[in-house]
Amino acid sequence: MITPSESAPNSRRRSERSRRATLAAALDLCTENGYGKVTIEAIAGRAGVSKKTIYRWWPTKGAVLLDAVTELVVSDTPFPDTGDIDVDLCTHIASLVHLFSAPVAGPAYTGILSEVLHDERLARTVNEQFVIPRVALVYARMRRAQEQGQLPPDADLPMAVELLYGPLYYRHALRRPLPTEERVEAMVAHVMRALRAPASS
Amino acid sequence: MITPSESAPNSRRRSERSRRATLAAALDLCTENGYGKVTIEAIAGRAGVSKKTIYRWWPTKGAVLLDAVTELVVSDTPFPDTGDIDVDLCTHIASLVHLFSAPVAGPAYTGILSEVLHDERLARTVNEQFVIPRVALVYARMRRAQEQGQLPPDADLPMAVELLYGPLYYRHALRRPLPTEERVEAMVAHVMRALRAPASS
Amino acid sequence: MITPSESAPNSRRRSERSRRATLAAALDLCTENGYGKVTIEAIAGRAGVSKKTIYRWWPTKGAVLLDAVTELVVSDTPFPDTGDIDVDLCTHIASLVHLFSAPVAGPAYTGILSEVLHDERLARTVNEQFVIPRVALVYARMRRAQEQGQLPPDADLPMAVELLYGPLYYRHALRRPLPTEERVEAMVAHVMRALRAPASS
Amino acid sequence: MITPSESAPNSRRRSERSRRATLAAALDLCTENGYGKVTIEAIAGRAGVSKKTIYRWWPTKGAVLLDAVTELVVSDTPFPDTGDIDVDLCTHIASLVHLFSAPVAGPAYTGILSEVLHDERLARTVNEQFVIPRVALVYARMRRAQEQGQLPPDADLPMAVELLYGPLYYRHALRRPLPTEERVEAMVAHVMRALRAPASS
DNA sequence: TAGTAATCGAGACGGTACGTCGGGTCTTCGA
DNA sequence: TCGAAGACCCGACGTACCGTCTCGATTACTA
Repeated sequence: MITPSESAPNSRRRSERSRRATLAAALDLCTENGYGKVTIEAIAGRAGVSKKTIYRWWPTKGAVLLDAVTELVVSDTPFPDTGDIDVDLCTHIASLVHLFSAPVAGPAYTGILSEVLHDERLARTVNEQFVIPRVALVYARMRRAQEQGQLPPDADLPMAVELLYGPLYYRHALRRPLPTEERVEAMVAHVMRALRAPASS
Repeated sequence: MITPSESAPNSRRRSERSRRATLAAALDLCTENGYGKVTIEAIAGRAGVSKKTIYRWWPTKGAVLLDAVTELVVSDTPFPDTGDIDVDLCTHIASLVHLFSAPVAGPAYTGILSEVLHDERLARTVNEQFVIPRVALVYARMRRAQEQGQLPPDADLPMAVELLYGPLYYRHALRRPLPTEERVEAMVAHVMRALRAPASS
Repeated sequence: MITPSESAPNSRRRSERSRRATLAAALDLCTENGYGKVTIEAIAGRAGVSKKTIYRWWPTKGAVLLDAVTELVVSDTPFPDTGDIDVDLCTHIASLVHLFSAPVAGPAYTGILSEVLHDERLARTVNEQFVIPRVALVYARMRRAQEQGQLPPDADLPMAVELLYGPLYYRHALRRPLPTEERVEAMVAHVMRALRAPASS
Repeated sequence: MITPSESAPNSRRRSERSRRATLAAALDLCTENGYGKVTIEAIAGRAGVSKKTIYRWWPTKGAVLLDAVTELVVSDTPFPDTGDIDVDLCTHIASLVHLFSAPVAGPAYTGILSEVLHDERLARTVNEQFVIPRVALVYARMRRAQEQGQLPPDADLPMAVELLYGPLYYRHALRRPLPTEERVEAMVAHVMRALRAPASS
């Protein structure tokens, strides 16, 4: 979780009601009017919460939205294990596509990613809170596949992960249409093929 | 080029001096204080140019910076053709890494990408002016390699391009360290291996 | 007039419309809801003027109200000269009583005086812009009376002025009922008697 | 004493420690940083006392300060009786000058007077607790002088009091330098001269 | 070679949101 | 069970930029 830099407020006294209202308001505003209209002021107004309270618990509106999205998506991607690594990776990647294009989480995450580019702290939090856990699941699944002989023991797993996630962020960053399900399948197939192919030259 | 929406002031009366000063100021500000401190007001002040003048010729600070970056990077990536497609792709990708990490163009492009996420128009321009031309070069080079038999005739070239560009944008978007030269080579090798491997299942 | 401390804005470009609207709004608010509800924010809202514009031309709300009051009272106290100094002084003092108890200028001036107690700058301005000119008129009138033999040539005029103004500010400061017309006459008579009496012991 | 409006917590269980700490903190803050920095929050922080506790016993920071000042000045002006009314009045007025210019009580009383202008209740308390008692002493002393034939039997004593106190509040209200000892003497002499002079016209 | 019409600098303007501060109320927790 | 600690809602603060809008004062094309 993100906490502001100043002397920590006592979080046991935190009002759960305010917290929920804030996150909900942020998400609502983002969905209705787009990330640009998400404003600490607007969130406060909508949530019936004071600005001070928001600033007490989050450093930026990006952080608020990140928490909101996290809450939203929390454990909604239990990594599957059907026994077929290719299928499972497809499922996982598709869930990321889904995140980007979801009507409520999508715009929010897009806004967060925009802010990440000039907010070091938020970047760190996004990674720790969001990306790394997901990636860890992928690794775990891949390693299991390796043990079962579905992947060669010397396969460059980190490389695979980057090649799988990369195109999604690439398309998203440049506002290109996200890959369809078929395209995702092809991508995964492509990457896995390389993983399994013998190193050539 | 980006032009504002209002009735075009389109004229040759434009002051070249103002144009240059504006672009330079924008770039300087971005380099010195980061994209966050790039502001129409600040640009105007630094450039000794009226805000109105800026708004007359650009719709957004993102547009200003994009022009500045374009001017900076113009034709600095003549796509090489050494005869070895793998080597050439490495060179090309490395040049993109270089762009991201260049002390002046890097922060500027980062800022632009941040704005692209909530500025449809800017997104279009970035693609048309920046990305598509580069990608076109890659395609052209790849097709030539195909003709020369370095790549199988049924290779999925668009897939390859995305797999090559993707990880860079992925890392950049999440503020992770950009790949080293060796890593780039490995990436290219990986992607090409898949391209050349026979479709399995 | 009061001007803010920062680099002076070009006052030739000042919008007369904004100036008038601001002063009127300030006065209105003060009359309607009392000085406590006079707020830069409220003034701006009521006047249809941006806060920045107010801050550009005045340093505090006290300064705004002072200008408003000044404008209101400007030359509304042309010092009379009936030939009888006692009568003229009564008239003048009565006009000050009137100022304090006027429905619109009264609350405003009260608020200003409250702020004067912790705002050195405003204090200076109030004196220069308001008090000193009035006092100067009294002096001038008294000196004329002196020349005409209505007052002894060695009369302590500054003393007289303080004794005349003093009780008004005393009563006002402590929220006591302001002197009636008769009381003012008695006061003036009292002070003048001393002025004319031969120094005793 | 001032008590808050809500249902009196009236109890002997009041913590004397908190009371003293609050008053001391208020006075200290006022002395060190001026009345403007005296804040319930600041007092609470400095005194190690809860805001709630302050609100329980005082309605306003002005009330706190008034109590503090009262405690400070309590019976520090035992009205003298040297037998010479002029001298005694000088001494008394001088003590008021002293109050205004005292390093700790001065700023505090100034702050209180500032608040009196928009706080009816505080005004009443200041008068009852502070001004009226002092004025009563002056009256008493003057009446004694009258009986002893030092003042004419028909002298307008209330007038005299106002003329004596007035200039001090006048100067204080407008932030002008307070009268020196000599000036005070002259003032008293002036007022007494009128008191003793036969009514003229 | 003057007019004349646009751009230019400067910066004031109405706005919106910022992040902070203090007011006064209410809750929690430790002694 | 009281009071310190302090979280809460609220509203105002003074600042920063936004994008629009006059202003003269240069330009640089037209007539």
